[in-house]
Amino acid sequence: MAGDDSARLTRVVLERLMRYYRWLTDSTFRKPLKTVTSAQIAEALDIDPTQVRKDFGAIGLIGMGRVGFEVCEVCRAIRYVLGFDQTSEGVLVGAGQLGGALLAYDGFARYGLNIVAAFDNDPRVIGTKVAGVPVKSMRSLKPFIRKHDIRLAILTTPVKVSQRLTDRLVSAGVKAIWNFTPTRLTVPPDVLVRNEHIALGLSQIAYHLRH
Amino acid sequence: MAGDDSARLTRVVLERLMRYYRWLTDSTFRKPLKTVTSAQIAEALDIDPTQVRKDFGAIGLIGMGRVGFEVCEVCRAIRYVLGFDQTSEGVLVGAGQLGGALLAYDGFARYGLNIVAAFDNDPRVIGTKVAGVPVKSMRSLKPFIRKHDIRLAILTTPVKVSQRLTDRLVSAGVKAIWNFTPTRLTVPPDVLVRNEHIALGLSQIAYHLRH
DNA sequence: GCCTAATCGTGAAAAAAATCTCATAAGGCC
DNA sequence: GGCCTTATGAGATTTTTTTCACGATTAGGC
Repeated sequence: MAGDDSARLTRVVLERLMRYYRWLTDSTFRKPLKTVTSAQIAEALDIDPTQVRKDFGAIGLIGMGRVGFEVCEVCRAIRYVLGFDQTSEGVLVGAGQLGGALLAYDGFARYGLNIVAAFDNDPRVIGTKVAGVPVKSMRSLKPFIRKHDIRLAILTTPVKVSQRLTDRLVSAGVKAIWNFTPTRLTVPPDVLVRNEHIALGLSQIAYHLRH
Repeated sequence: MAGDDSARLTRVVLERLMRYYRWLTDSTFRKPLKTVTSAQIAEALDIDPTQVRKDFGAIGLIGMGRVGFEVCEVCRAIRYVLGFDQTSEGVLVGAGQLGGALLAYDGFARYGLNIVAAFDNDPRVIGTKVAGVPVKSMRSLKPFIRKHDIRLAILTTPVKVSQRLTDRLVSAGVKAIWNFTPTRLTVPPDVLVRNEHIALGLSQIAYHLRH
C-alpha cells in the first residue's frame, strides 16, 4: 500500500522524493511512460539505483520485477507523503527584492503551495500586486492568517525584524516557516523552520572555479 | 596559515563555510566583534561547536585558546578558499520568470559574483534591462563569453533547450554551470554543474504540515 | 511451457558526517 | 607569578548515508 509512513523520513530522503517527483511529472507529459525503472531514474538524476529503490520502499512502493514501477502510482505516493495532493495556502512576509523574486517564481503551485498574500510595511508597495499577489499592510497580518487558517509563511524580511515577525506568525497559528533570512529563529517545538539560503550553491561553484 | 587546501573540501563543508561567512559578515557590521568562538557561531547557526572547529581546521584556521577565532581572519580565509576575493563575472541564460527573479536578487555581489549579461531568444525582452542587467540575443552568447572570458553561467531555460545551450556554453569556454533546470546536463569532466532546485525545501515543509 | 534477461528487495559493508570526550593551552584575576 | 576558567584541537565513537552483492521474481521470446 502506498503512503505507509510508519518511520519518519529524513531530510535527504524527502529531498530526493522531491527530485523524483519533479522529474517524473516533467518527463511524463513529454513522453508519457507507463512504467519506470529505478535505473532510469538513477541515470537521469545521477543517483544510485539502489538508493531509488530504498526511497521508494520507504514510502511503501512495491515495484514489479522486470518492469519497474508504475509512474502514476509513484507520483501518487509521493504526492501523498509530501502532502501535495491537498493544496495549502501560504503567505509571504517581506515583499522586498527576494520576496518579489519568489512571488514571481510560479513553480510552487505544482507542489500544492498557493501564495495568497504578501505583507510589507513599506507604504509604497502596500495595496499593489506583485506577480498577481496582493501586498497588504503588516497590521493585517494576524487577522488574515487567522481568518484564512494559514499554516505556512515564507519569511523574506530584514534580519532585525525577523524574530519579531516570527513570533507574530506563530501566535497567529502558523505551523511552518520557510526562512530566507540569515537568522536562527526561535519557535515552539511544534513549528517547523526550514532555513534557506539562495546563494549556498555558489560555495561549490566558486570553489571549483578557484581550483 | 589560512588557505591550506591540501584536502578536497566536500559539498557539506563548503556550504557550512558559506553559512559562517554570511553570518559573520552580517553580524559584524552591526556589532563589530573582534573575535568569535565556535560556540557563538554554533549557537547562532544551530550547528555543533565541534563541527565549526573541524571546518575551520580544514581550511587552516587556528584559534586561540580562551578567546576563539579572529573574525577578520576567518572571513579572509573563507573568502580565499571560496574564491570570493576575486570577483568573477557570470552570465544568465534564459531571462524568464525564474531568471528574472535571480537577476532581481542582489545578494550575489557579496560573494564575488557579478552577473554582467542575460541572454534570451524572446524578441520582446531582447534589448531591455532586467534588474539593471542587459538582455541580449542568444546569437551573441558565444562571442560575448569569449570576449569577456566568462567562466560561470546560470541556466534558467526550458528543459528542452538546456542541453543544447549547455553545449554552446561549454564550447565557448564556460567552466561552471549553475543549473536551475530539472535536467541532468552532460559536460566534460573539467566543467562543474551544480544542480539547484528552488522548491526543494518545500518537501520538508509540506511533509511537516502533513504529519 | 520453459528459459533467459532484466529488475526488484534486502541485508551486509563501506564511506561519510556528526558528535562526544578529554587533554592542552592561554587569557584574566588575585 | 600562580591559579582558575574557558576555548581549542584531535582522537575515538556513534550515527547516518551510500554503495555493493546477491537471491527472488517476473515478463517476454522461442
